[in-house]
Amino acid sequence: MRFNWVNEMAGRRNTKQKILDTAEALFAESGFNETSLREITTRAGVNLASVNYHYGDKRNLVRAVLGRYLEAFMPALEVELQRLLARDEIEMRDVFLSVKQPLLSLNGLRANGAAIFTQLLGRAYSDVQGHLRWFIVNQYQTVLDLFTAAIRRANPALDPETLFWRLHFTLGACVFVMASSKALSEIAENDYSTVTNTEDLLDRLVPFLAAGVGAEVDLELTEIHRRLANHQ
Amino acid sequence: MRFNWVNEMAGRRNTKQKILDTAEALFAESGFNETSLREITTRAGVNLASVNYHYGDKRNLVRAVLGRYLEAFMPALEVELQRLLARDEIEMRDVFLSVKQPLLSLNGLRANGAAIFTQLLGRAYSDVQGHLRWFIVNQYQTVLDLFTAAIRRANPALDPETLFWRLHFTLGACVFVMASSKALSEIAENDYSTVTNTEDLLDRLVPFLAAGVGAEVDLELTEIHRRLANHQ
DNA sequence: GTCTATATTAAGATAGAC
DNA sequence: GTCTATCTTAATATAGAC
Repeated sequence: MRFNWVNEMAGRRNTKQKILDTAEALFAESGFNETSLREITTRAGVNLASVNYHYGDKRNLVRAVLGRYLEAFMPALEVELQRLLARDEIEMRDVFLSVKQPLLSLNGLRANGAAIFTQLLGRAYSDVQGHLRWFIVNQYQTVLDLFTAAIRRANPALDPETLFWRLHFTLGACVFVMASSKALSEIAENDYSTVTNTEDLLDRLVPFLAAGVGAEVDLELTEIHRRLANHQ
Repeated sequence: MRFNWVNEMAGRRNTKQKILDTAEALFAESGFNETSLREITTRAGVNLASVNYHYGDKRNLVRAVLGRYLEAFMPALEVELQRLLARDEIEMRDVFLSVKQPLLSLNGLRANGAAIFTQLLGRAYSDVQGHLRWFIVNQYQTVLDLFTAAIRRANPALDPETLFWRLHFTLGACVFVMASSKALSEIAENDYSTVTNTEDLLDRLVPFLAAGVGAEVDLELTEIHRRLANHQ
């Protein structure tokens, strides 16, 4: 008699699920490399060997954790961007506000989901093994293209190279601040007596990023250096 | 007969120096935790045990590597900031330009020094052990205070809390982009056929950060949330 | 699918001869 | 100060009984 499907249908978390949920929390807390399979399995209350049984190896587990978030985030972002691009005029601020809602919706998926996802994203980008970054860019190229299209509509004066760099500045600011959000929120709470949740943080980020990405391109300095370099 | 001082005077790198230089390069390449003492000693051509002999333990070695950069960077930054603060009017852009030169000067200290230092700084901030962050803030509080003073002179409308967050956005953008500068520069070179060195990168960062930090404070959104939260 | 037990590898650190 | 040799710990991963 097979009862396995009953367990899955009834939502009772099986071993595979427990591993995924626990790994996600621990990865977000300490990073991929700093989290051992032992910690994961201990906290999940499952056997050490089950990770390898269900996911093959650790790298595969990491992909599974990140993938679950991307599947929720990217389609939601795509909807927002399509709606935005249907407009006649696009303000830079609205482009970043389009990211805010899909990101916040991850908090519905799981407690603290937005922060966890961003931290995973940051680690994916900067971690030793570059395979995660490749995985994301290739899987969601179309959504990323929509995003840059919206930015360029908001500020057509941006040349592609400037845009390239500014979007990476943006990514850096987001990743860093979300990764440190817990520690930073505590400091802010001590010093300014104001509670800062994810939404407050994003509302602070939006004007900063919109101003930064939308800033007039200053060719004074860079052009001078470039010409000097070309004459060498 | 003592010849040790001859070695040191003549600039012949002794074991302790070799370890420091090699560790610095490897830390920047792969991070603190990802770099083993075995890698360091092998590449430096010294014995494994010598790390513990000269530096006690690994954590101490990390501090020594970062400390050498801070000693060069912080006083230079202080000079620039003092000069800036002597002016009547301060533009936001000039505050960030004040950081540019001290940072670039690290390239004179060692090839690629600016990028290495920033990467170390980023890792110091986000690494598991929070001891490095504490070390920096306490040791160089005065310089950091000068920096925030300059920012506030450039935009007196900034409330302390907004400034706090925006400076962390700034730090995130810098750290991330410098840490990924090698990979990103290669992509940019492929796609836009332009070489990007450290100075170009900083010249691109300055307008972005100046606009972001200097942006008008938007209390619309945050205030609404705050009030809602307070009424709960 | 899950368990115990173990193989394998690699890390940081130290003892003690030279 | 430097070396060899070794200790201790902890990681990923697998074999094989149940």
